[in-house]
Amino acid sequence: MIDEQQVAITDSEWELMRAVWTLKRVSSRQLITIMEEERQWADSTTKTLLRRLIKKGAITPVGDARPYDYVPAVQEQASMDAAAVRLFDQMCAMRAGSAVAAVINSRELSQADIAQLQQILQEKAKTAPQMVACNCLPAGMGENCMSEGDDVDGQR
Amino acid sequence: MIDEQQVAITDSEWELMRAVWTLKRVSSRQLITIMEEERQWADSTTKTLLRRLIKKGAITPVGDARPYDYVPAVQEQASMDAAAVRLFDQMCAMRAGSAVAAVINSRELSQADIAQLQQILQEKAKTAPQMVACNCLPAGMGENCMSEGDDVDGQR
DNA sequence: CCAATTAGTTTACAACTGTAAACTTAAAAA
DNA sequence: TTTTTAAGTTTACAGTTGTAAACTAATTGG
Repeated sequence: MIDEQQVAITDSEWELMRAVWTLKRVSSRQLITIMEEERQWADSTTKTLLRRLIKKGAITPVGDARPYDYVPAVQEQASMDAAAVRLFDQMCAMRAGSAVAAVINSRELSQADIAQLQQILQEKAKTAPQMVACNCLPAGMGENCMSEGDDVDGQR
Repeated sequence: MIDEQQVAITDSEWELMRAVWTLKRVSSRQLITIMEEERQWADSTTKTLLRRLIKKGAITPVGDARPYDYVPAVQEQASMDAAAVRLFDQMCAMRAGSAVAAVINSRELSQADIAQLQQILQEKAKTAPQMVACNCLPAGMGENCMSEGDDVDGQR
């Protein structure tokens, strides 16, 4: 199913999801153990989060007998991509490039990742504009968030 | 001041911030007008968000007479970078590369942005590992979220 | 100087989040 | 088959977020 994109996953839910994605099929017991060891969550906490994720359709219980197992109902990569794109969508378009740079700098990437990114960039360069317009204000109020000094107020 | 990084800005606050960052110094009146036109917010809504942002130190009121003006107390680029890095920090390290690719693909980047990214990647390639380890489970429970099929459960 | 008008401050309130206890089955052990 | 234990379901509860009304204190227009 591809209805996933809209499932909003919160910070703590994200933690649980990662375990489910990684194990592909887990019992609540395993999840409780993992989250206890990893975040010191009380078992009830894991149970609650598991329940919420099931309700919002991010996890599906499988099996017919009592100790059910749980499997992800949304893909990890797709969820990550959506979350990342969404974040960038709410920030100034003009500064996205630098933000991406910050992310890359903060992270370890494999040779393959780098190659893929270089590939994409090279392709993108062919049609890239000289400059990306700032989209921080409603049309008409044409201002640009990068004009001049990035001042940060008084106390300096 | 550089204590900024930790100021957590919520989704709607982000909208207001963008206007403040762009205008550099605004009156509440201008903000109210902008947010009304851009998000159909009631004036009280803008007032509340402005107040909350002041309280959490993201905006500073300036002036001594009554109609104060407001200026950002944290830098836009730094805030964006922090938000983006934070998001990636909570997702699987092994899949960050693809997520970055998704962001790049979803976005318009300027020639300069692309050049900068290529520069960074080239540098990073020199010491990049063959593979980035999955960090989704607590140490010891060594599993890797990318082993085999990215199945998405039943209903297909 | 008094009345309108604004700008700024409090209060409101439901939904969502993080965190967890309590309760109710169903399964396993005795 | 009775008791224990583990799995699943409800309820709880404070703090945050989105949204906004109400109230108070300055400003400004007469």
